[in-house]
Amino acid sequence: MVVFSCVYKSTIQLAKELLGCFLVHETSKGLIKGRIVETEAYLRNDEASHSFRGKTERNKTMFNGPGFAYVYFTYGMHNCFNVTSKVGEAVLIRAVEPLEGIELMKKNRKTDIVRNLCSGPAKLTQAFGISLKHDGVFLDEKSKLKILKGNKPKNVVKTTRVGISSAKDKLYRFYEKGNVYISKN
DNA sequence: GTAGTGATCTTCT
DNA sequence: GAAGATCACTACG
Repeated sequence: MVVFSCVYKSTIQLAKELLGCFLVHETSKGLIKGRIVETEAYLRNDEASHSFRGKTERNKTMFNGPGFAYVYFTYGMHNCFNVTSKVGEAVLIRAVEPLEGIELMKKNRKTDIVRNLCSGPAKLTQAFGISLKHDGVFLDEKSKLKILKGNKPKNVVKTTRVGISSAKDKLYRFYEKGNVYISKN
């Protein structure tokens, strides 16, 4: 797994490295591929992180170490996809630019508007067919779900995270400037 | 265009 | 019992 074999010193840095990388899912109905354009870092001593209050049944994958998929269910109807980093830390994938399997994504999302296919954490799990089954999956070359090294975006913007009620001042959200497929501006 | 709210249910307090 | 790393729809301007 190219991304995780390279040295990164922090989860923050991994969040930046993941921008421009490709998210690939080989489903039974075909290949789905997209380019990551928006991420958020969640650290260990981070009030907004699921791992803040320690290991539980739900967040145990966050404690696996680097390179696993941490998928969690929230708001009674949505799944979100993270890539684990150091023990107790992970990067939330918030948005992806659709590249391949767009017809499949449209079907999964029940919309024809390409801009709305993957422009949000719960949207992209729907479009990619990612569910709780994928929680704890290791994202290497052999896996059906994986991340491939991509081209780094030119302009990366750093802002506060979205949808949280604590640690709002932390600048742990990163996205490619000007990209149409991010979740917000 | 923005603002507000209902959906829906697991997880943790 | 309450809140939640969200989304889609409606109302209004």
